[in-house]
Amino acid sequence: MTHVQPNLSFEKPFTTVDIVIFSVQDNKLKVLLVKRPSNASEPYPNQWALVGGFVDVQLDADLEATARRKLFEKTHVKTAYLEQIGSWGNATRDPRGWSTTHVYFSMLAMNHAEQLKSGANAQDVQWFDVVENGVQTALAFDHAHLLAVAIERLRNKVEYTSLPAFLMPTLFTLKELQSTFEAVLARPLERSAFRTRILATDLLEATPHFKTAANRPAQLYQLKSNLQPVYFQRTFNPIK
Amino acid sequence: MTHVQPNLSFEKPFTTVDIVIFSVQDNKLKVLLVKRPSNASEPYPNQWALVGGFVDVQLDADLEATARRKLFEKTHVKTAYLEQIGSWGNATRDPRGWSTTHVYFSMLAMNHAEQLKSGANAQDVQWFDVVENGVQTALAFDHAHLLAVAIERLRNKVEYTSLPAFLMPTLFTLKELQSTFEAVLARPLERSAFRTRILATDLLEATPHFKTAANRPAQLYQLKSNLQPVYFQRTFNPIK
DNA sequence: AAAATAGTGTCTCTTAGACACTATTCC
DNA sequence: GGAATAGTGTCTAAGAGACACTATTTT
Repeated sequence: MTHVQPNLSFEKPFTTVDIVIFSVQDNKLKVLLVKRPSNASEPYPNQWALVGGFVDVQLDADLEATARRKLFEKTHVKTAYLEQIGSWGNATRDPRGWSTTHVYFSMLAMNHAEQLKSGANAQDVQWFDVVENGVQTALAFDHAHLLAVAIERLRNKVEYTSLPAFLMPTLFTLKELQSTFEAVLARPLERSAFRTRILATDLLEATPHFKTAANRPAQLYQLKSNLQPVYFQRTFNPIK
Repeated sequence: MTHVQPNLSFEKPFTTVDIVIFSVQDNKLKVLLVKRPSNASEPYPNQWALVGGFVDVQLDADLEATARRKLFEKTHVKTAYLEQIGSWGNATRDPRGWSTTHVYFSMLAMNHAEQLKSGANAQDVQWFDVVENGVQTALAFDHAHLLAVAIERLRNKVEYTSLPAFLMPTLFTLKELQSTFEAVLARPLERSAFRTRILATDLLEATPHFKTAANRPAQLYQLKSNLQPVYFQRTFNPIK
């Protein structure tokens, strides 16, 4: 199909992508933030912000490509769970003009998150504790709001999916998985019900390995399929 | 805060908004589509498409304003349930260049949907039956895909929310509400369980009116709060 | 043996499904 | 009274919470 180049010379909004990168370390939910450049001609200089940036129509085939590019730039992680949580756009969120952002959230496995700590530009990229619905730092743009929505969405989804499994290292015990769920949800879960629920799904497989400590060793498990969460559905049941 | 106008002269994607407008008529799930202009310099002339268009940075304060503006232009409905389902963007979905769309879905109450039928530009705006995951017509752009996602999201959400209540006229019976749920889900539900579930929530209030027919009259109900769905949550319960 | 945590079993509670039974209207 | 659908009640099944009991390791 060929088309004449149309007269679409009206003003276009800026198009950006932001990624809320979650991880659990020391049983605490964390989010990765970057420091904005100190250049005073940039908005919000030196403030912390979500990982993100402009869509590059030359580089990026689609929005997810922008997200993965930004994710890789800051974390050097190529494959991670990535899910879009929505988009926002208005005239005032960016002082440079009408702008839109397509927001994703990502879950980094602990081992990947650990690597980062000792990585390069460590001052500019940092993990922040999630407290309630945000972090205890002012964020650039409307990022505090975007983060709050991401946290809410994450917690909501963890109620009925196996998402936190993506935060685990390769081998882990059921107790460790439960602790991760609890860190995300910010509330304790009942041990027996948790085990039953998780083991009833096709999510994990037991390995021949055990984690030893000053007590009975715990079975080590690993994820079965790698990047799709399991849904615990308890809704209307289909009629037989 | 003041900023110098930055050097952001790189190419920007087009920014559009599309709305998937649902309704249930004659116990069938319907979606509202519009016919693209016949002007051959426009992409997909004369094809059916979702309601939508470009963000107008002069007119629209935010993306939802664009959505409501487009919704009103085609339906003359000012208030309707409106929810964003995500955004899409890539280099190829629009032949005019890299474009993004922010997709919303909306639910029109039956009485509003009825009005439309006899409205103006009736040839250009039409209700289509939803069959499986789409309509039996080719759609412009990637709209068939967007529609499929919207239908899936709708069905998914109806499993654990009261969304179909927004499709009802002011007064309705429980049987009618159940039929609407069934139309959306495309499967039958059990009568007793449905009644128990709905009445257990704070969604409806009984009115003094009854719907009479050639049998026992049915109580007429109306929605309590107007634009927020009720969630039937059955997940991890909080520990006491 | 004591401490500590892993793992299991059992009872209860809640909610949905199945299905029968009662209620109320029109004809 | 018969037909038809509204509305209720009762039993069962499944899964989660509560919680105790057993199992296996280190010290």
